[in-house]
Amino acid sequence: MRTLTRKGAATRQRILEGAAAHIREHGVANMTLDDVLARTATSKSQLFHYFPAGREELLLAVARFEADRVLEDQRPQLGDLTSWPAWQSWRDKVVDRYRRQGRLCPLNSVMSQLGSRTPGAQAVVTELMHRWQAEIATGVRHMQDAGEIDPGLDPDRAAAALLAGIQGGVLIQMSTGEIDHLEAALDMGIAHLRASKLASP
Amino acid sequence: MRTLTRKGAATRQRILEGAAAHIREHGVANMTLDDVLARTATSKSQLFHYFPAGREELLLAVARFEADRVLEDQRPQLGDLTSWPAWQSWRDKVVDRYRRQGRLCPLNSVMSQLGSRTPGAQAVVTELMHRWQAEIATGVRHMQDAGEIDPGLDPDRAAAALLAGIQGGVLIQMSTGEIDHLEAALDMGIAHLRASKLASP
DNA sequence: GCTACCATGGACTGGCAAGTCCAGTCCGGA
DNA sequence: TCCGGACTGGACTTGCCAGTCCATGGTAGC
Repeated sequence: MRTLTRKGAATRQRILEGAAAHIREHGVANMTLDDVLARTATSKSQLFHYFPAGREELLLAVARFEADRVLEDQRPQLGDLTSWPAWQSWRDKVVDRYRRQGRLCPLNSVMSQLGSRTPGAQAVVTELMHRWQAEIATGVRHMQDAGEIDPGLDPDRAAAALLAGIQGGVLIQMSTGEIDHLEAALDMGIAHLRASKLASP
Repeated sequence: MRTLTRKGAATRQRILEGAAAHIREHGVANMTLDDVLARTATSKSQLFHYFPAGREELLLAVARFEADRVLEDQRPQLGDLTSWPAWQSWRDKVVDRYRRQGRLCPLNSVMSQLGSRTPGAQAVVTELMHRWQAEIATGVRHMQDAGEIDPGLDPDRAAAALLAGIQGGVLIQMSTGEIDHLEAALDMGIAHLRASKLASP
């Protein structure tokens, strides 16, 4: 796969997106390679041509693909947490994204299938979490500079807590179908940041 | 399976715990029925005798088993959130439990394997979440009665947020190995409850 | 101690799905 | 135009693993 013609790259992409779509609809456990082939009008030799290590490599590629989407879907709000209304609008976007996504989280399901034996899969998620947390922390620092958040607060730790709340809220939504926890976690996290200013000066 | 002799019940239990242990060590995807049989010194006919619907029924039983453990492992602290030191001690117990458990969460992996197509599996998790949240909410109410938390705060919503933080913290620990997020989420949640009193009276 | 039913061992089957192979086609550069 | 390598189709192999079956051994109640 050293050189890819345009046509080859397109085929590879079609397989990748087909697999991602199938997983989003049916979950990873219900995905066979043949499903992907049927959906993308490709053949087994093509799949193994572009993903020589087979299923596992394909799944890893899907994980990367979905991980990228996660942050992209929060743009531009995530990169612009510079006022309380901006935070609120980001909060709404996150809730909306996951409400829409429904009960199947491709990333989570791919992860639990690849499991901990695949170092690559862990790296993908770890990097996603770090990037996400870093962006939130940047937002916290902005607000500290603007005097809207207690400067004594550790931005990374606050971002970590907020991120955990989001992840948990999404996870609970996935298993129970209720979105309340995600909303509560975000609201409480943001409220805590806002309240910190009142308590400190 | 209407009547079970003592011996039969013991065998059933051995199979159940063996499966749970194997899943905790290797994950659900790497569990075959034969693995369980080998580990528990039983035979296939026994497994299907006690779990007629086979793998799926066994997995569901494991899910129930693990769901019960989750709350039991937090006793007695979870049922006694009546002072700030008690909250702290509960917080420590939760962190410790998941630090010990390491990177494989049996419940999460069983869930993502059974997926959303099994209503039973969802019911197990949903009930666990509700019970967990209810116990935290009871703790919040205690503290409100004691005048330690703003009475205007909605206990259920606060509990939901805290629970989301825990779930997310655990999830992140599972994928990245870092326990910081869980700690940060718990600490922030509790700090928020404590701070509410100062802001209100 | 007899009898009905529970408990057990382990061989067997059937199907599914990952991965292999080879024959053939298309494309791009010289 | 021609050649090498990328691309494609699909049949085939292989191994695994859930689930079935039946014969036999144990046990509890009468």
